[in-house]
Amino acid sequence: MAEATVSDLGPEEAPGEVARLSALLTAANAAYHGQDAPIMSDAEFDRLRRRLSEIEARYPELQRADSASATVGAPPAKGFAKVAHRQRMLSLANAFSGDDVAEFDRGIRRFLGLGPEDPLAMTAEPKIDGLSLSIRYEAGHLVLAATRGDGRTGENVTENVRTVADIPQDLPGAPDILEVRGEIYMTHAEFRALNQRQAHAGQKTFANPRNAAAGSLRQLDVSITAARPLRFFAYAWGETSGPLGATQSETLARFRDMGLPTNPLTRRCETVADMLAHHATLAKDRATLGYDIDGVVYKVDDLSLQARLGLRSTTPRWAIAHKFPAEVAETTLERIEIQVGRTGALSPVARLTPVTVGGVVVSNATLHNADYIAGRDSEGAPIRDGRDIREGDWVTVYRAGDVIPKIQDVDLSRRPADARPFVFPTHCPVCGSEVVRPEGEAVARCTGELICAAQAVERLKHFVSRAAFDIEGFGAKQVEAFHALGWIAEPADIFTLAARDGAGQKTLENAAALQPLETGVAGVFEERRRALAEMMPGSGLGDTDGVEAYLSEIRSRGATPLATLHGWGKRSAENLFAAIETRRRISLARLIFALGIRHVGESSAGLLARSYGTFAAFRAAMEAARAHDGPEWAALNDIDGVGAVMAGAVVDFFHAPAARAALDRLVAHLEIEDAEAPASESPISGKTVVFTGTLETMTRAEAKAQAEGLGAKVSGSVSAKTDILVAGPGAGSKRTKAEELGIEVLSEDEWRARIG
DNA sequence: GAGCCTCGAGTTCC
DNA sequence: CTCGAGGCTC
Repeated sequence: MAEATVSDLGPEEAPGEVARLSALLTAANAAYHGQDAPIMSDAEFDRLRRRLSEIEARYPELQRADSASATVGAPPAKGFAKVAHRQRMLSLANAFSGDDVAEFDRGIRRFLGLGPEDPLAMTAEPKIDGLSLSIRYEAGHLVLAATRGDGRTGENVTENVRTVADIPQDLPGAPDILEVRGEIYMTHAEFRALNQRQAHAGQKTFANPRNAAAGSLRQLDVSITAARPLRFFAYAWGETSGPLGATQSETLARFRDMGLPTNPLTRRCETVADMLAHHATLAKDRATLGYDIDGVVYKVDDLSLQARLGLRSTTPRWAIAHKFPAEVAETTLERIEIQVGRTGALSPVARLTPVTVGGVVVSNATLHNADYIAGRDSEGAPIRDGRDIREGDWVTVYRAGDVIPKIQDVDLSRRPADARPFVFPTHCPVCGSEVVRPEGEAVARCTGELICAAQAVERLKHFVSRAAFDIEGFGAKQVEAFHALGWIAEPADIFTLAARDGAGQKTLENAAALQPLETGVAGVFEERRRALAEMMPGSGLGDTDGVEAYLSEIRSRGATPLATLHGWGKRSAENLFAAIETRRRISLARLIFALGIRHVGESSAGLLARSYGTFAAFRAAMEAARAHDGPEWAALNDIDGVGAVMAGAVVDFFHAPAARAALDRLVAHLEIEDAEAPASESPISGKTVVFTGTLETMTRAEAKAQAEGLGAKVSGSVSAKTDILVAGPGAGSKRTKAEELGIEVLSEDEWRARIG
């Protein structure tokens, strides 16, 4: 971006430039004072600050009381700093029945190549219903504590955690580096006492002990946390500089010796029957434990086996949570509404008469799709014995996994006489386009992807979401409001927001892509109306004219558009623009994910990014590719994990004129980072490896997981792109083909020698 | 072609 | 968290 010298800046450009510089400086300041890496050099920072001062000197009317030229240097006062976890904090897979647990045991044996009679000990411990926490000790001293966050990045709550009596400040005998993981919770007695104190003091009470614990830990005022009765159990670990034992149980014993609280109801089990027996005992004693548990966690005890089993994308293979049956409640289903997602999927949602389920008030529940409402599964087999769901019905509700409300059943004896089967819409309730449901698929979709406001809004929400551009302060509510106001129609508009705001929100180039506020569709735009109502009280909501009138009235008093909104001021507007500014630099993987191509989620986006390396290479290949034909198509399909459906979706995206134009507009604002090459130290990183024949010292799944951990790509078939073929006994045509192509063929022993 | 395993997409409430 | 569908293995 070329910068005009200050003396050349006309009164037209100055406001936009002030906004841009303020945003940059605020962002740099936040990055400097937060945990993030600095985003610009000190010299560049000083240069930009001087430039802002010069413009302000020239156009004094643009100077703001809280101008970044004066205030930067002060630390930002809001929220907790972010902390990247050195090792991801994972969640657990779930089991709901003894059969699921037996299947977990079988799956592990299969992966490890163990027989049904081989010993395989597991630990079984109560699953505490609290919030997970990571505590880092260096040289035996507590140096950092962080919440789980999204598993990759959490919040720095060190000072709060220091006030928790259960958690030692010092761990004598700990290795030099030890990251302890566990659960923060509150006992029933202390929860009740706290709520009484809160009520007496006229403060809000908490719905359940878990919320109380979470709310207490995340207090900006540490003295409040200190006054709250928080407790802790250690049950896992992240980075360590030395081993603490050969097994899970030994490690927990070491924790106990060091002074960390561990749960006394943890047992070592030799068989699945032992595990289920302990589950039954804990289920029976659940009410008398004095704190909430929501199941039992089983872990493979032997740490060397844990290491061999490794991790799936979000859960370890060596652990599972066996949940207790969920609590249910009865209520009436008032209405069935249809939501439209970013891919156009029409999802029915039940609006319920609010009811308490497991300590939380539930008023919505997902109904999945038309078949689910009609009482059939995707194969046409009856669910709920074929009972359908109707508006007006009495239903039992539970929270699947204690989180997502679902309808368990319908009470036909209380069905109103006038209740009629739900009729699934044939046209999109938002844009009126035709709805199609492909043969054999469960989901019905709106076909108006180019005109549907609901799809556009959902795509924008996806774009700013955590795994995509992750723009702080730019969530669903902001997207709803800004889109309804006509400020953003597509991702590129986000990056021109600051300049347009400074210049009075000039019309978008692509304003045709925006639609007026919907007024006639009951419920569908509820969320949007709520977002607007909060930001513009008394604006005569629900119609575009009312919003416009409200804004122009406030603008006439001199505020910039964003700062006119309720709850927004100059400062918060600048913070938002600063957050947007920091995300102009984006990784290729996040960009690909953010595009919202069907079938391309976070994981596949990473795969594509690593395979093509640069945006230019990726785009060129996709534009050159022809469906089911040619070298580019073959290369795309050769990526392990990419099949014809995903490949087709990606190629289609890069051939759709509207998507390409929007992409051009977007990337003009971005600086795209090339994908990192896979771990370069290992001798096989970046190589494409194929396994064939019988593997003798490890299973195929294990070999694949291990090779990928070392940065290799594992493919199923031999091609010119294959680097290494690992051939066990019984290898046939693949070996012949590899030899023809002159590809290196290794025995399993040679392979193990190669990778160390 | 069947049967895993994994991922994507949709959803709730705080 | 769950369900459905895609992709891979056998």
